[in-house]
Amino acid sequence: MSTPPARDQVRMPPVDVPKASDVLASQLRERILAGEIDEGAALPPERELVEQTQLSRATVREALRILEVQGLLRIKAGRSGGAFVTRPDPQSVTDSVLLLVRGRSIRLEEIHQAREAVEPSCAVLASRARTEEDLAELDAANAALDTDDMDDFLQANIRWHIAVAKASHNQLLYGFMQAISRAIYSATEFEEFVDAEVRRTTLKAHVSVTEAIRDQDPDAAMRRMERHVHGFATAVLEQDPRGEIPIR
Amino acid sequence: MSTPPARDQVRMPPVDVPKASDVLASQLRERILAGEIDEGAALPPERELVEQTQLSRATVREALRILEVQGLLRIKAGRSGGAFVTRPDPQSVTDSVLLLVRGRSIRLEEIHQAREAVEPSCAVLASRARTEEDLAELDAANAALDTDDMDDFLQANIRWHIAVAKASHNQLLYGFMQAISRAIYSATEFEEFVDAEVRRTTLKAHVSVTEAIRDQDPDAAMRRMERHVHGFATAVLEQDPRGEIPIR
DNA sequence: TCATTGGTTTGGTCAGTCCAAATACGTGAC
DNA sequence: GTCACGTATTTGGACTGACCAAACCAATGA
Repeated sequence: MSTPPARDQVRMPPVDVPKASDVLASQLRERILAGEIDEGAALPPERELVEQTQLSRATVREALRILEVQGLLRIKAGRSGGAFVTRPDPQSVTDSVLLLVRGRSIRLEEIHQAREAVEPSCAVLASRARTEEDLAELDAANAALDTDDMDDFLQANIRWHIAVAKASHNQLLYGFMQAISRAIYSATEFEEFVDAEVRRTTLKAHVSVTEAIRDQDPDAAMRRMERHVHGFATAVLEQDPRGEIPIR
Repeated sequence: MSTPPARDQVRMPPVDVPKASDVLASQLRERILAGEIDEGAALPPERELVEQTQLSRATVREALRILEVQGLLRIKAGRSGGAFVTRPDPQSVTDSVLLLVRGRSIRLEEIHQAREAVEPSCAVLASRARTEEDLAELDAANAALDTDDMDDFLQANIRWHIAVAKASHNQLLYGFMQAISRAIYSATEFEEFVDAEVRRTTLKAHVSVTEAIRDQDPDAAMRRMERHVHGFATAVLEQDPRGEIPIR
């Protein structure tokens, strides 16, 4: 009896077989991000991609769908429709943050912490980079704040905060603040503590921060924004001393 | 001749026909986010969903794929495979931020601005909320920082910064900082200015911030982190005075 | 000239079939 | 008994081919 030949001479690392649609999606994604395809340009029709890639239409469609969800494509039906390249915008960041907040039951306190971290810096940057349009939008949001309707008030409130982030001309902070604002909005929607007094205080704070931004005074903008945001957070958390209620 | 009967008595608003896969995806998403389906639980097999929904398998698959991209499902093949519910994690925020950074050619300066806005606050929160494990990870990252290999150094660097964000126990800031760190990493990868001097300075700064976090000294943590981050940003932007180079 | 209408392109959906991965399970050797 | 091995089963992955519906375009006719 001879010993059997060794079977372990050749070792292979575990090979992972990626899904065809993922591969195609990745390739297209890279070409889009590399700027190889202009924004607004159309990809070839599905049936043509099928020919080129030698994949089935279902697979090609899945790949396109992935990129659409990621905000890299906008797909239109009908003649002269197709898959059009779009650059990702801050909205996609907003969406993923909102998913995280809802799915993980993020505590309201965490959202306020994030807001206190980000928003004063937004005010500083805004006071340096704001344009005339930015100021106009800030003023408009403040004007809309003077209302008796609860929901109108909250909408105008969020509008102003997002306008500040936009005026910072920093797209990362813009996307992030948008998400935070919306999350806070959906949490505050049904709080009754937003009475006339709170509204007056809010309007006053907004105006004073807006003025600091207009005067390009970063220090004042930061100080006032810090006070405003911290005050609001404290009020909300006092109202609901647990501060633990998850969003939704 | 009688006038023809009026044809414009009935006006209909433009009706939008949502895609079947989107509808199914939304329904499943709501049920998942509402906590109706436990994390880790499996959805019915595709073929069964086809029966229940009266849709085709392609449509069902597309819906599942959408939710997978959004980080709400993990799909495994094979027997006892299927679509398993997962709660979204900070990684999905990271991904979308990175897409935004790459797709929009965000300027390096913007990323540093965002970092200067967020990271000192992370240090403050970390100094309050840090656990023993957090401290151990911070120390480990600092230990790994003592290397001559450039890439190892940068990896350890990013590891420490992410550890600080994790120690803040704020998932929003954690996801955001992770994205910022990775973006900065991919931008710094090929900079040659990270010489021995820079490494020493970095290690020293990390250690001093770590100590403030260990001592639960929020003021010191913030001050030191501000100095460290601002110093790094200034050094990078001086190295490349334009500060305008987009990532990738 | 201009509203109408039919054709054409393109994505959306469907049905059925087969393939491949991953596990469960039965069977036989020890 | 138990462990290894081969096989059956379940489940997602992929393909084919077909038809539907939206949207535009162009020919047509009043």
